[in-house]
Amino acid sequence: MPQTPRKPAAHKGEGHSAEHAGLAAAARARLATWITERGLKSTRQRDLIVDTFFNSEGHLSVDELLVKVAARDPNIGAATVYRTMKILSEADLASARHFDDGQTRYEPALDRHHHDHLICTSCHQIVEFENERIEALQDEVAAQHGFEVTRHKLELYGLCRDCRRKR
Amino acid sequence: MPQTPRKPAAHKGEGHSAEHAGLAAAARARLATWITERGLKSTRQRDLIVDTFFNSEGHLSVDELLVKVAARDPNIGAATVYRTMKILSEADLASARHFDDGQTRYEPALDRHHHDHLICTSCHQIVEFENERIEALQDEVAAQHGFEVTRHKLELYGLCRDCRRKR
DNA sequence: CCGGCAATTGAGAATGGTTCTCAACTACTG
DNA sequence: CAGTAGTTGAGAACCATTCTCAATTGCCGG
Repeated sequence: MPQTPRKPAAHKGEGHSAEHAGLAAAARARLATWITERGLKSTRQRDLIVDTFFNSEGHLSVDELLVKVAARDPNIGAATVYRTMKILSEADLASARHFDDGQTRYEPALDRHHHDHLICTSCHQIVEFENERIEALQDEVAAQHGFEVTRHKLELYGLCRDCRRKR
Repeated sequence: MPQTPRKPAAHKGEGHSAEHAGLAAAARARLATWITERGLKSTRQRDLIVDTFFNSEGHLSVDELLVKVAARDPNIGAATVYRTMKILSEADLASARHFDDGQTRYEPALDRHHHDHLICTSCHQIVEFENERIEALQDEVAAQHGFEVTRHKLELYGLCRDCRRKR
């Protein structure tokens, strides 16, 4: 079992494409609504974190995000990033993933389909996929056991094409 | 090979059935081989932990296991339990699972098929299942992306029959 | 535009799970 | 039976995450 308990390798992905600008704006708008609905307040820090998050891509851990955020405002503390990401995932704007590296990674969830992950155990590349036949079978299996599934997690670990070639 | 435990074991299970005695013995034997093969030593503590583990059932966290172990020998330290479980999983005698509760749970892996989990989000009951059609589809999807899968993780979270009825 | 109050923030302390350190101990080998 | 290398237990160290608390800051009513 190739379990790496130490620091995981960096996940690639920087991104500032055009689509992201819109995404970030939409997310901020939705967050604003969600926030005022429950008597919370909107703050400069929160906006900056959310904006940074939606202008990145990939599956960010909190401290990867913190680094990017700190580049824009070095005074923002880690606790605030944690708190903000928690709000974001409660608002269904981000979803938290727990891969096998011991930290929580977040990915934008705005208007996205559910999807699962293929993870290279060598280079830590993460590929997303969705397969409705698998989902259907899952519901079927669950039903056989009397369960009603609300969410699920499917992760496939292995070697990607490149890493296989290198061996 | 057709060792399919239908037991809906909540992860608190206690268990000393006859089958377990054999399991524990077999596991100890296999561990002994594995251990001497790589110049390690067999110790009283290790044996006790392994024995306790295979005489329990369900998905034990390290400190649940520690409690049981301490009942037999209060001098055994947590570190030793961690170390032993790591050895066990390296030897493929136990497999580590990371559910969403932030701790590692181990389950016996001796002569067991790979299987996945249905987890009740209300009562935390865990049901195991296997489905070769899902596995086949997984390999298919992975292949489409150039991956070769070595292991995977599939967890379905939802409400079990009982908990659904209670609502 | 102001004041008040509750939400928020940042820093550091606290937590919880897990691993590491190290001196004492012990299983095997010769 | 002694030498040596793996093992152990206790506690420190670690790491990700959460909590605490005093200071700050949105926001609402006036």
